[in-house]
Amino acid sequence: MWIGTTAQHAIRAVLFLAGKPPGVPIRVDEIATALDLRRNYLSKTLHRLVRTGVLRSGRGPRGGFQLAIAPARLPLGQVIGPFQPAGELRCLMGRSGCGGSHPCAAHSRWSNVADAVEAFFAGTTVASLQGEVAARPQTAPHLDRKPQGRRKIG
Amino acid sequence: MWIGTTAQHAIRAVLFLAGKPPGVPIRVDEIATALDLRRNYLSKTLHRLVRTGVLRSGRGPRGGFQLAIAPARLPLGQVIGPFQPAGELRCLMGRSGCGGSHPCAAHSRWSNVADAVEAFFAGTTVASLQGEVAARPQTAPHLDRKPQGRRKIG
DNA sequence: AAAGTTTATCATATTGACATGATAAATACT
DNA sequence: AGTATTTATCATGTCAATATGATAAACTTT
Repeated sequence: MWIGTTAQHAIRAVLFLAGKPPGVPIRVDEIATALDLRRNYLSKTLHRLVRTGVLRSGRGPRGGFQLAIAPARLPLGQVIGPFQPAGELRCLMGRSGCGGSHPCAAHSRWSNVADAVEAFFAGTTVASLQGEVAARPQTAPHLDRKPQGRRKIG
Repeated sequence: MWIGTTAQHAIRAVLFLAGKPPGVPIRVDEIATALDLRRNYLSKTLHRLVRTGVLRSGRGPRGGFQLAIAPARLPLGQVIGPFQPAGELRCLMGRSGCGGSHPCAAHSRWSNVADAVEAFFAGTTVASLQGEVAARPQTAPHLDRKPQGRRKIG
């Protein structure tokens, strides 16, 4: 998978929070229900975003989660950062010393792809995705999950 | 990780085999030694490539592995195909119905990246990578693995 | 046919991502 | 202070990828 499911949860939750008025904490129960995720696991995921400064949280009544960074200044890379495994992107073969004077066989070709990926995560802000959703007509949510033609790479 | 370690082994082994004269079976011991991998696990990996028609194998003395497809006609996607997990590339959020009339918020932007990735694996042949290696001066192999600056996405 | 070599497969172990449910800690309201 | 509410954390479980070592099966040579 290109990003882990936990990172996907993080993006979806942040997008959900970005759609709420700022300054109002949202409880994890509301987010979990809206995204169809389990409360405790999502709580753990969101807490990791708190630790990296993407979200703020509070306990008790009036508690909940909210964005700590303005959507326009929050790239997706910063959201998924804490959920990226140790694996590398820059070398297709996983050679840590790849590049510079010791490139692997695929280095120059793969670099273009790696650049595109990094540019996407660095340049795509939460705000820009909000724009995407708003620009589209609303569709029936129950149609979104029907299984159909899946594609693999290759 | 962008491709699994087993898929990386597969690419490296195929590249190694492509560097050998055609028609001569190479024993898994030789490949495992050259790539610094364990014999049994590599054997299992290579056997999966046999089942998908990328390699041919034979047992006993005179046995071993060899390419079943000419390097120029063998894209990397075909090599890593059997090792790709069920995860999807086309939707960043993992929404199976994403696309067409029901795009997710990131769909149009992520599609460009996904296209670049698919084009890479479909268009990069084993032969084209052989050219890459040959075009570079040989370097001391023991320098290739020294750990240094790792980059994550984001 | 017997011996030796090499791949194929079986049984099992390890690891990390993913996940659940119970409990603890903190906060707000009365 | 006490209680209800909500996040934080702990203990634990599941699963797939990764991996190891032993054994079986197939092939060549003698």
